[in-house]
Amino acid sequence: MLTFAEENYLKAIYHLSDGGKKGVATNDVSHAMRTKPASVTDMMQKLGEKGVIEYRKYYGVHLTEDGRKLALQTIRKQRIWEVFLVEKLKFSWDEVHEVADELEHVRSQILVQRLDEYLGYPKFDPHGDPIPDEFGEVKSRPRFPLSELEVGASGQIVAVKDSSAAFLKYLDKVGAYIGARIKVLDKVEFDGSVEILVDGKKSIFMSKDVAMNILVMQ
Amino acid sequence: MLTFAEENYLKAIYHLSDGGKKGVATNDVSHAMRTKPASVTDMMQKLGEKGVIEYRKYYGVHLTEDGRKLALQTIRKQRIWEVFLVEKLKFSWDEVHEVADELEHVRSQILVQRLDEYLGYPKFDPHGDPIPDEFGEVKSRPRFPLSELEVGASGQIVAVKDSSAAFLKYLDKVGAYIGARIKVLDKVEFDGSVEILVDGKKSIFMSKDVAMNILVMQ
DNA sequence: ATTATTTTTTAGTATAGTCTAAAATGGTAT
DNA sequence: ATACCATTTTAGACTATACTAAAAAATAAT
Ligand SMILES: [Mn+2]
Ligand SMILES: [Mn+2]
Ligand SMILES: [Mn+2]
Ligand SMILES: [Mn+2]
Repeated sequence: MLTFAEENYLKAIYHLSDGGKKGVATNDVSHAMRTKPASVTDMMQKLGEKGVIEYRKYYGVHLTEDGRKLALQTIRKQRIWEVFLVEKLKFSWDEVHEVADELEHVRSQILVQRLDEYLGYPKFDPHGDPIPDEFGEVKSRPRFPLSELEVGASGQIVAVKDSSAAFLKYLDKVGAYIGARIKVLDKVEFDGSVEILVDGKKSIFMSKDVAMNILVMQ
Repeated sequence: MLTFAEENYLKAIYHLSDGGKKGVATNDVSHAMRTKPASVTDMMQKLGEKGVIEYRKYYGVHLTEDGRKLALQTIRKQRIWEVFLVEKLKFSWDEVHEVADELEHVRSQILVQRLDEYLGYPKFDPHGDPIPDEFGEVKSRPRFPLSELEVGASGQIVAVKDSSAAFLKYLDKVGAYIGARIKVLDKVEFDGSVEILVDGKKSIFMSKDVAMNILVMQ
């Protein structure tokens, strides 16, 4: 059984390791968790003991298969709660993070099952991220940053990479949303900024920084 | 800001003090919280420092007005979550306690507000207990144990005093439920057991122990 | 190849919550 | 009035999590 803190660390490691593939540095976990590196080292050693990560002194950590599954179970809960908050309680997609970050730790299998059922077994959360199944499997659809689309190319917004309130509020303001059909009208070579057409009617201009954080599929 | 543990203690003290009226003994809190008396004393001192209870060494504790309100805020959240679990997620009334006991600690005013709205501002939880308003006010309807009804008297089941799974499952089995109209058909002087008629059709026989834990109004 | 810098780990401290064992207190019974 | 007993509190220890400051290791710069 993992504690709240352990679950949070595991989630952070999962995200930083790109789904368990890459190794993760102490400093990066420290940054993500907003704790000091010394605290991270402590926790890494404990998680190592528990067998959910492989910890090699001075060389960062890797998730074990067990660790990956546990991380995904928490992520599953987080995303299901996010769907609930947006679909049922009318939260906006920029308000759900904090709350879901607490709700995800509520321990009850039956609760997640019933909630999932109640929501109609959603496949994606409000930010377009896939909801893992109860066995820790994620089937992610191919997606890439909008910044990589060529001029003239079309696609559909399927997710956001950054889900900070600031970024999401900006997207709301300019009218970009998950599911929108888009086409790249122009691209400035100098700074990578782009102009896109949304749903065949509205044209939006955005910096490369923004375009990199919008994920599309074709 | 209170911790999870502090909220749980405060709730226990509230219940044991009959809504803040009576003083509460260390041993009773210890029993209710399933912690040792020494741990309770520690916590009482801390809660005393924080001004939510009045702690007099060796003489038990009283809730302050602040403490009472804080306890009621947690109780409000617990009961709203219980309604959600039963009404929306099809939990049975004997399954909600554990889960609501965790959910009640999620910190977000907006969450409780929206949930309350989503549920249509319920006034009572699945066990018939009143849901305090956001300012810590409870308006409880007059109610008393079924065991006190005279033979021939009628009433309506409005709440249960014991909400353990064992007791609630038993009530399900015999067909007693919140809202049922009842009439006392017979009462055995010797042991206080009673026979009641439910909704004018089904007759149930129950021990005094059971009858004392069913609350009715007339 | 040394030296300097960055990253990571260790050592020691703090708070929250719990425990056991022992001491203190208040109330009860003689 | 004193002795006894149940209750409560203190003292000391433990786990979890975080911190600061200092040491150690890895990496980068000369
Ligand atoms: Mn979290
Ligand atoms: Mn999300
Ligand atoms: Mn609780
Ligand atoms: Mn209840």
